[in-house]
Amino acid sequence: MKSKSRPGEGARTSRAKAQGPVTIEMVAQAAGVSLSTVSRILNGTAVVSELKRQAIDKAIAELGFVPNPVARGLAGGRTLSIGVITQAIDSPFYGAALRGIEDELDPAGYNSLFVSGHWSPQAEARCIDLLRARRVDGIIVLTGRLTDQALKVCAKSQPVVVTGRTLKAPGLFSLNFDNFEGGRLATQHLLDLGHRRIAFIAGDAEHPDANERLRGYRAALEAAGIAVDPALVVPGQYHEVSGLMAVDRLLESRQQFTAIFACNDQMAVGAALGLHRRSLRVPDDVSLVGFDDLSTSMYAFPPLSTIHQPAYELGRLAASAMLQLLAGKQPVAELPAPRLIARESSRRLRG
Amino acid sequence: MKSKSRPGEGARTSRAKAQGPVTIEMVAQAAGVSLSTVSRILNGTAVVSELKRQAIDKAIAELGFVPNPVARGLAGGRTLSIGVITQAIDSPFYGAALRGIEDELDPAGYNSLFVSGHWSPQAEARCIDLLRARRVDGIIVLTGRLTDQALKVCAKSQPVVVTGRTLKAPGLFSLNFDNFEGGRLATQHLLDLGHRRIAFIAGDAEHPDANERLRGYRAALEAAGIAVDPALVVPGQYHEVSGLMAVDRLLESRQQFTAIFACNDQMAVGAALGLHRRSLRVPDDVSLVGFDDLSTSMYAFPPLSTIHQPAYELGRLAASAMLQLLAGKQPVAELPAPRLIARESSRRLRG
DNA sequence: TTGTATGCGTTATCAG
DNA sequence: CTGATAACGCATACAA
Repeated sequence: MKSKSRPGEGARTSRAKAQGPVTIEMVAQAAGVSLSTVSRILNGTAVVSELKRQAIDKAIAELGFVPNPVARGLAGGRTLSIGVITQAIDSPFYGAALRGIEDELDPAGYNSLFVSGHWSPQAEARCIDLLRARRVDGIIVLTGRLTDQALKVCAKSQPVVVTGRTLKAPGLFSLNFDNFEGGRLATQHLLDLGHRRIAFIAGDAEHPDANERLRGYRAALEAAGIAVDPALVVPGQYHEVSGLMAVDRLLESRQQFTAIFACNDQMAVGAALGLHRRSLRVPDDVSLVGFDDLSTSMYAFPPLSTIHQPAYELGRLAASAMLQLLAGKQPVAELPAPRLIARESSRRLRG
Repeated sequence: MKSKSRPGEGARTSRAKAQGPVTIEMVAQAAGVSLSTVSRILNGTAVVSELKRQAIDKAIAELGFVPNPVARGLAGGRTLSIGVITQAIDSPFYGAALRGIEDELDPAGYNSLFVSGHWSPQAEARCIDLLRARRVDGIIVLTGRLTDQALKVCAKSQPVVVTGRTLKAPGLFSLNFDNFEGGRLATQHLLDLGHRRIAFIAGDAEHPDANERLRGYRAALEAAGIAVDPALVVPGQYHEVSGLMAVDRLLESRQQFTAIFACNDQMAVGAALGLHRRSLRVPDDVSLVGFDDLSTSMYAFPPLSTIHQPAYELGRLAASAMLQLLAGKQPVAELPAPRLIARESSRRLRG
């Protein structure tokens, strides 16, 4: 056996004879102090003499003691775990946010429990119940489908951080992105390029984010003195195929348009394929703008013009806010303003 | 207040007067039986008379009792949670696998604890320690960087399911995908289309999957009587930008080639952009084949020819195997054979 | 079949 | 400052 300790084996030295895990009691015995003294230095609950502290540290190191979070959870009520609700763990957008949450929580000693709501309020309510049963110390809801009311109720039992809406309540912190401004920005970009007939591929009507983006689209058009043509607004469901279908629908209804603003990047990519299928070139025949700036969107063809949304940052900020809440402080955090990323899928209207 | 119970509130009725959570003891008292009898029917540990069972069921429903997993974990040693190690939670490929795991585990009452190894063996070892400290009932490792030896050691403490390698040990089940055959298939496809100068964008040399695919590439070439040209094999790191850089490298070294086989879809997409930047059209000037068949690859431009890898199924199978292991059975499961998905990024060599 | 008693590993509340 | 000791909520060996 090499002298280096093997991975996955913890810090326990080879001469540790313990069968089961090392307990506080064993540490106490080895250090010649009482069990509660060990617990205290572990939690920093009280001051202990330097002498004993060293003896204990030594014993901990030698035995390779590692506290049992389960027992801790039972006795202390804190599990050092945060529940995170998202609609689908494999969402390209929220994936980055989850990574942000993980990166922020890990150094603080917290673990995250990711659960998927599957776009259903019922499933989401189940998730909440599940997380509460697991005694998580807090819950982060990434753009859930739950009502504001339900969230407020939930916040009474444990801290809640929610993204995608603005909401004030005790123990509740919300982190919203200015989707309206983003929608306006995207539309204005196309307007600036000379486009006048701009189609809009919407998101689910139940989705507040999507509606805000639509509102931004309308506002930009109206500010430019252009009437919103309802025939140019087609529904979508935030995934690629719905973008493709939206384009089909647009083309079959024989609408005239020179640009498309898709409510998210996934639909934009689907739309690009749909246009290609109909022999329409992006951006030569139709300009295209998305929303989200997924990490892959710069590799789309053509590289997608879009509104940057800081998914990773969103996760970090949400987690950071949760940590603040847990510490009894009132979080202060704000998402950066929407920013247009002009790439190659949009160009000046020729003529 | 509406009569329907609010989400996130559990089944607890409004007349429950409990402050804190309902305990087994309270249920027992309400049903006029002993605490352990309740525990027994909860776990199906023993047979109980129909009469008491009904009384207990009633009490449970009325009080809205929900077992405390934390206490359960401490007392019984089972936490009903499975640790899942992946390299990055937001990986497009493993995201689907995570969803599969979640879908399979959830109905069985298990939760998953996702942790990221960040492509580092050290970090991965930390993950293992963390999961074991959390007393997970089992660990699923999605193509980890740990040594076989470390995994075997780990399997002594709790069941382990590992993907991306073939390994036999007690309490350990492995689920491998035939990457060699996949690599061979992809290359053969290009060969069949008449290509002779086929470049290969490799994955990390440390990555067994990537090496197998390379081996498949070589085997196909050799079987066709074509010498492998080392200059046509360029390194990559499995993400988009490395695909782009690989193409740059290839072009700058003025190699002649009519097709590229990229070791995964992400690099293929990057390569497509690289080619476009150099005014080379896919597939007219260069055919392109990827590997993985990410859900987005059919929306790439042009839709990507690739080797289908069942990520979601992989997750389900891994989780299912874990459930079997937990039940004391020897899992039997095998991944489907690699399958070529021919789309529009590859075409017959003209001339 | 059912109840009693003990323990799981910690935290927290007491006295000293 | 420190050490007993009682929870924490449940599972389980043991007794009835």
